[in-house]
Amino acid sequence: MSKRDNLTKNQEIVFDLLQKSKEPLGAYSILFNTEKNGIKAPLQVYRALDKLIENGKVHRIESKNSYVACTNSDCNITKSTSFLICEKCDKVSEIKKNDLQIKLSELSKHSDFTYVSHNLEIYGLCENCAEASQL
Amino acid sequence: MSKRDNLTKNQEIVFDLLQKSKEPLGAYSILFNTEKNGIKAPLQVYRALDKLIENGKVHRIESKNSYVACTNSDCNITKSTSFLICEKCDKVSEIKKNDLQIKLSELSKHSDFTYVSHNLEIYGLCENCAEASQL
DNA sequence: TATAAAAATGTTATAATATAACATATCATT
DNA sequence: AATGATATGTTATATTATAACATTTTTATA
Repeated sequence: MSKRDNLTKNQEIVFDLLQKSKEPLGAYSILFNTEKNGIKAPLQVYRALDKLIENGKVHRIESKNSYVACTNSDCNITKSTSFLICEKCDKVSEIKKNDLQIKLSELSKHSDFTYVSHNLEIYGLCENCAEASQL
Repeated sequence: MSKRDNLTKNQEIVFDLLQKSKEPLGAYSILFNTEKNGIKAPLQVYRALDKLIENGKVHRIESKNSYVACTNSDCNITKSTSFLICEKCDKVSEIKKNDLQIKLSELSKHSDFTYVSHNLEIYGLCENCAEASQL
């Protein structure tokens, strides 16, 4: 096949860790947590992340310099991302509505701007934390 | 007055530079360009930026680790930001439509998430660059 | 299946971005 | 003028990310 669909060793180690994590992880946190798996240097992590992001399997949370495993099966076809980030517990969930891109594309057009992709980070309270703060 | 509405010396130096710049500037770029004004250390820049961001006079472009002067008179009342970022010339313009917040707040609600603020970065081509690429 | 091109890995060093800690100075009110 | 809050200056260091180069593994194909 012309494009591999399996992950390489390092990519798999990094991806597995991110999938298990409920919060986004920083690159050096990933490094420390994969040393037992043979990952020894930052570059090994960053290179794995680069490929995983390229394939849409991982996204970067820009405002946190951290990374999450993708939960959206469609991500391989878009470079756009949209997240809900809980300010209390740091949980991140991904918004899967594709019409958001259409809306933002229209919005861009109004400013004579040609939409290509976007990154949206919404901050607030997740359901659990919102409930907890009402008690 | 209980809250100062004038900028301090360092804040003014940093803000002036950002206002003159057409692209977002990184903190160290700001540092190099303000050494003639007496700014000598990263912390002086970061501290000025912190206050300017707090006041809504400057915004941080998360995906670029860089900073822009606000062009929206309403920004002092919100921590949310929305940008159009040209991938060709790096020009950044700020989206001023306030109903975007309402839309995103509704969108959040559908995911049982309590909206507080957001950061939206749309990537694409500004008017000039889009025209140029059609020739 | 030999082999050449491409992709991935290993390793050391260093660049770029950001904050900690502490001393001093200035400002804003009483 | 005294006080408390805010801003500044300075040195050191933490955190995040990439450069450069050698080696190995994978993949396609001749």
